[in-house]
Amino acid sequence: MRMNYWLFKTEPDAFGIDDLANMSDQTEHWDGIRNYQARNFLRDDVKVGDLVFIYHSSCKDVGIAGIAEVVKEGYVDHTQFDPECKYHDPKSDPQKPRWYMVDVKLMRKFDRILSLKSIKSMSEITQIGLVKKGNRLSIMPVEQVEFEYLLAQCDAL
DNA sequence: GCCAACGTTGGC
DNA sequence: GCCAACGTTGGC
Repeated sequence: MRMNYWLFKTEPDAFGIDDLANMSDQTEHWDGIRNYQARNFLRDDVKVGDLVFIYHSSCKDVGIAGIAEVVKEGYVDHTQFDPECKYHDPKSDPQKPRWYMVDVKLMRKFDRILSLKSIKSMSEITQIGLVKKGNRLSIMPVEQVEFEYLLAQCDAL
């Protein structure tokens, strides 16, 4: 069986790689994903052992901040049923939950952010959603060759 | 804060 | 099922 590679976006002002580092066992559930395409990935395709780039968006230092490993796959995101939560979804039926999440564990925080600008400048990187028009998906697959190439660039920082 | 590019909603 | 209006994302 072949593992898969992903990129998860997060806004560091809300929850960034340092917050993940400060969690017990450096593990946290990746909740609050409210987009169907991203949900489908989380529910069906993100598997234990997959590797994930943690990407910081909507902030001063936009780019890839580190790597996490999936330690629990596809289960119901409980925040959708919590009326107090900003991720509450009153239209989601508890008998047939709409939203899913996974658990990730931090593996590495890079010394520096691999910036979106530099990623866009790499001629080797053409497939990842980050470099494509739109680029709004918060959970996106990364091809193995591009994951490994980007990782090598992070190591070189 | 601006605004382009999306995704979602809802009337028909 | 179409599509206009609306809401959100995210880089800058």
